[in-house]
Amino acid sequence: MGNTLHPEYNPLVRKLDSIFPLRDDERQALLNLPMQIVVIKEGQDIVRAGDHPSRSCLLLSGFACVYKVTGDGKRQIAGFSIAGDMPDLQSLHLQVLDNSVSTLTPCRVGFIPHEALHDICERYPRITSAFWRETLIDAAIFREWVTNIGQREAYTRMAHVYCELMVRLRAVGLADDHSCDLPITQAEFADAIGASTVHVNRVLQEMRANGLIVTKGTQVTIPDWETLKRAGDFDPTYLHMRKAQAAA
Amino acid sequence: MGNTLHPEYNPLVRKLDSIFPLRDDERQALLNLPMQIVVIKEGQDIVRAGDHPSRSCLLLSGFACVYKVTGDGKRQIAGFSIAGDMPDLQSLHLQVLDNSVSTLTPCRVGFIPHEALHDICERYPRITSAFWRETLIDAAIFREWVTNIGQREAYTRMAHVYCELMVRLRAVGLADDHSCDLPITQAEFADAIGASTVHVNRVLQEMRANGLIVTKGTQVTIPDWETLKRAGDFDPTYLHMRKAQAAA
DNA sequence: CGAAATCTTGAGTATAATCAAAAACGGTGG
DNA sequence: CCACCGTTTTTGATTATACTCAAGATTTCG
Repeated sequence: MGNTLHPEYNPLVRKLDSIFPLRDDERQALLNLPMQIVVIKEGQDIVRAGDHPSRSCLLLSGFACVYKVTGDGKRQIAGFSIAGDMPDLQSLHLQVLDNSVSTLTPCRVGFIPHEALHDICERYPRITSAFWRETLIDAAIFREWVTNIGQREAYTRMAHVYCELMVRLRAVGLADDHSCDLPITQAEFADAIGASTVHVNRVLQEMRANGLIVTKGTQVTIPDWETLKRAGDFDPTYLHMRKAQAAA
Repeated sequence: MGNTLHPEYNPLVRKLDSIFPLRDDERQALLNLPMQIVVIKEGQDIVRAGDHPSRSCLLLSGFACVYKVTGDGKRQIAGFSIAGDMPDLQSLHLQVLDNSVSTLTPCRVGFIPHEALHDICERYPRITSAFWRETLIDAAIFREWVTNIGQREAYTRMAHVYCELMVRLRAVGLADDHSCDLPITQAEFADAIGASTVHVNRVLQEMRANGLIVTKGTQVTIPDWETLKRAGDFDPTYLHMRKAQAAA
């Protein structure tokens, strides 16, 4: 009903709506936000550390990652972004970007001017809260990643990352209970969990041998969710979803 | 001029004011926020993961840490909190806490009801932005910690943490250019950088031998800031301070 | 089909963990 | 002021997890 202008907002509107239901006028205001839609091919930076953006991006489809590069050129992926995510929403209130965002697959990205975002926030306090909340969940995920990388061994870390991705993909309808398409390379996982590619490869072989995951190309199947959760020391609280979504 | 009610707010007001100058009415509204002040002794939880808080805390003095505990009981410190910080401000929009906050030294803590915070945000949009921004900087720090722990070796990690603490302590007047009081034990540093206590001890000895730091009790002196920065691969951009504060 | 990217394997090495115990420090009470 | 206690720091020896390097196999995609 009225999603005429930007049906593309669906992943975002659906996400915000699932947390606290939007009123019609709020939903409409979101759908009316101006958005420049761009297709970006795999392995390209969407934004770069050091930028002073005047717009934020909404990932409409594809996989992306938030990353930083150290002085000696090593890349740390600090988070994965999926449809409905706004990986650089923080630039709305922080002038300089302290991280880059890059595509892992071809992506459809919508750019929304900060001006329009400030405007909608001013008129709809509940939307301000919803956006703020999104950035707080991002922070909660970073906290969990600090813990994951700092305290768990590689095998557990890897299982944990699989759990997080499964839950988040399910929440936006990109995974069913048991499987999903996960076009992330072992080298990318390595940069995400702070391990070498070789080690990730060996860990994955062990996980397959233990029946935690089954892979066929980029398709991943989880034969037993509870076992994977236990192996990954995974508690979905930090994703701050509604119970129904986070459970499984 | 009117700081009669809660001069205790000074560390917070000063911080917010330093980012974008507050108008008198905004400053006054902040000073009028109701706040219950409590002294908490060392090693106590201020809030605990799983709580559903109805208030947020403002650290008035002392050192605290944000931490999580893994399934097998290991503690990861995800961040240090100093005077002026609100380490659980996220509970304003996230119902369940996904981390705990504990004191590292005796602390003076002010508890501010969420109701009052929502109220001031509703009336002063610029204060909403300022609080939101604070949580965005927290997130930026978590991102940097992910990178620090994931990609740097222990020696560099440790130097990096020293750099961050020095810059932040300087910003609130708790450090001069060269030294500060840093009552954090090696075991706590270990939980922060994801290393063992023994290894932290050896790294610190190496840092002392290399002249990066000089310690006398809890007093830390940095003989050569530029050298420490280089050793810690430290770029203060992620702290999103004004140039003047972040430089040094 | 062929080139490039990704995944896999093996061998040798390094960083850091663990365990255990001793030394130094800091605060307290006599 | 000193003796005592618990905490923190330090040391040594051993072990483990994970890295690096290098090459070969497999998959993907044009």
